[in-house]
Amino acid sequence: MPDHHERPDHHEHPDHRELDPRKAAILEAVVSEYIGTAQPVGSQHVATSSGISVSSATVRAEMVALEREGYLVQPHTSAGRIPTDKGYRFFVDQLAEPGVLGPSQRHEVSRFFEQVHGEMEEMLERTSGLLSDLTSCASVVLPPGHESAAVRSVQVVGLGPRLALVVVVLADGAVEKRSIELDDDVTEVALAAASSRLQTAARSRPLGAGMDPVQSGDPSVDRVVARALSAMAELVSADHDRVFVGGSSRLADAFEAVDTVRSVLAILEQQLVVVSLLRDVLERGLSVAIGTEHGYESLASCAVVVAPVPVDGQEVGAVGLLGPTRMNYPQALAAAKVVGERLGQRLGSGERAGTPATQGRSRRNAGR
Amino acid sequence: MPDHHERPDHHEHPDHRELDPRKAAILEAVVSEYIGTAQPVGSQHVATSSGISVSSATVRAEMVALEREGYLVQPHTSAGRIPTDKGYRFFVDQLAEPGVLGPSQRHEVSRFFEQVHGEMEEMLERTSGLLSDLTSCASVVLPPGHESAAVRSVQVVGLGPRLALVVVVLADGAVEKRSIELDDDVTEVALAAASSRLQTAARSRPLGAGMDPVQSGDPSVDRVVARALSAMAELVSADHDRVFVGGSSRLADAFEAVDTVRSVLAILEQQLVVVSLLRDVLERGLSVAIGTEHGYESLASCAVVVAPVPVDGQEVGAVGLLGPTRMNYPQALAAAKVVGERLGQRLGSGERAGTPATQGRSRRNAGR
DNA sequence: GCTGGCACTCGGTAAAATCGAGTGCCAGCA
DNA sequence: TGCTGGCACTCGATTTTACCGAGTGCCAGC
Repeated sequence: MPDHHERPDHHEHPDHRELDPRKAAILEAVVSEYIGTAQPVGSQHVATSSGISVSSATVRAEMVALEREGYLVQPHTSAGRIPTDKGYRFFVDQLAEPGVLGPSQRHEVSRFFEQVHGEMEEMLERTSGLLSDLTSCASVVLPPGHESAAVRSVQVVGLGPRLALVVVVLADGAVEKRSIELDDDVTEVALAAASSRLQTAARSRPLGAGMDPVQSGDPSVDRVVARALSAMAELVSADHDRVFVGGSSRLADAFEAVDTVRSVLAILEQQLVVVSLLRDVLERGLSVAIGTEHGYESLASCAVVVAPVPVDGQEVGAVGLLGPTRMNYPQALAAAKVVGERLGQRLGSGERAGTPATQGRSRRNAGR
Repeated sequence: MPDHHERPDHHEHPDHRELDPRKAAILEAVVSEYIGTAQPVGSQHVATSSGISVSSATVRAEMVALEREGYLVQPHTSAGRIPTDKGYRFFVDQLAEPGVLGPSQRHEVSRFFEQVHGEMEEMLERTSGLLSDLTSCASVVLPPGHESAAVRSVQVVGLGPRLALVVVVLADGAVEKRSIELDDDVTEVALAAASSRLQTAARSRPLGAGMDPVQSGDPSVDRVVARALSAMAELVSADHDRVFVGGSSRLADAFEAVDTVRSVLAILEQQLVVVSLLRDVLERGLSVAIGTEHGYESLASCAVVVAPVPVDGQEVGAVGLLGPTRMNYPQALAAAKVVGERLGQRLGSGERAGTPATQGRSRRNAGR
């Protein structure tokens, strides 16, 4: 609840911990208005907006204070105020009520997850489209890592005289691959032997767990197995570089400066950067990073909203939204949260279906 | 009517087949200049540009003719001329010399293809980045279809009680997958049997070829095999929906109108549209489509440059560039051509390595 | 402590003035 | 005949000026 005590609070922090209830109400009005109109908000508008019952003069006085405290700025004298990053931050933390999706949006989400089908990549791609549609922001879907997904199959397939591909199928339906080099003289038979050894060693265990296959008699087989295992180990972490970006066209009219659009698009093209951005924010326990709160210079005029994609209780993936700092935070937060959850359920159900009864246990036992 | 009676030239086509050499030179100067500056080009500039040795008054007269014939337009009276789509078309077809990459760019391409490594997806992704860097356009890489790629491995992996995944590894290192439904009671053993049957039937044959595995005794195995085969048949054509788009941020300053940027970005987000656009253009034997030459309304201010990615002589993939109609065509064409070829070689070498001697033959024999 | 009133600021818009690149046309020249 | 220099003219872009009004800070009074 934003405005809990109406009574005169004594010895409040001079800074951003607490804010005069009236100031808070004014700040909220400014932020809401500005999010809607993208125009500087004047005292008049605030005074006539609901929840405020003082005159514009009083509002002005309070606005001066809010500006001094860093919540608002004036683009120039004799203009209305617009929120600073700090202002948005306070709004998000203290003022905005949880925010719910409209019924039509809720319906859209439900219908999406009922109808969606196909391979995982397609689903994730379309999920990012859904998020963009819901929020009018660019969206990012960070697929779950594979640490805890059970291995359903491992195979080493020869591609050339010195080249082979390790193909791993996971219980959630993901297929990962990695090429390895071979010694000159590895036969198909040896590859098959290696495959079957890997298969028994890894089967039903999470990809992240260490594996320790018994030695075979054949050293060339063992060498292949070893290489394949290290390739699989790389897969655990290295697959993260695939993200699904959607709705980048929304950025075109989100910002007035073309330069901003270009630089934000440029960031979205660098998948590695996007991944670490989302992970950073999520790890710091935030669900939204405003302006410069994340370290990325060229996203200074952006806000990032993230939500985990929890699969069976673990936070393994993430969805993110990228928009201007004056985005509709309540709605974006709600959308990200809901879609993240639903996506997690969806992925989880697939996984559970993969290994009906053993799945839940296998992960717990698998702790190396 | 055009000005044929001003010149004693005998019954030339009144239209765009051939153009007075001087007119051609003027048109070329206008196009080149406009490509460089994005500003309407006046007769003065043309007159002083190399290759023209007449006065600006004469240039003006010719420009009037060129405008009447539809090669140039004036944004407004008393402004210079800018080329029409028809003007660009003539420039591309008749005027522009083949166009070569600068030595530094040539070097960049070589270094890229020496250094590039990793799985195919990553390579294609990075290739599209390379193309963008070379041309300052948005770029698209359409990976080769798999019709003619030899199958190296087929496997059916159970994911759930009624769900399995068909995983196909191809000689070029690509891995495709598709989920199929199962009857209730299919055992792991049956899946393994189906896998081995598929393996023998498909192995070393192109994915596109029909396959006709012998019946096993077990009807449930046969049912799995049949489903897997139809899934594989779908893979042949259905995988095309994955394209690699790069450099979309270049579009931000390619157009002056934000609306244009948005709508072009929106097109690029629809992978299916991009695919059919490229295929259309390529099929019509064009290497560049200017303005409205392709049917897409919202790309009317764009030009599309495509080049095939020939793998072992067949045109199986494509690379494309998307930019404003005033793009640097010679350079774009050269870049697309070179990168397409090099990419094809690269993909081909991988494939050939996969099936050293049989590859060439296996395709021919495979005609069912 | 809030409010209405007031003088003031200053960006945005509109009208007017200016500039100059570029044009079409034409008479004269090779 | 075809090219050229010259010339009057156009008209978008830029600058100038004027003006409006939303918005501000401040202050006296309730």
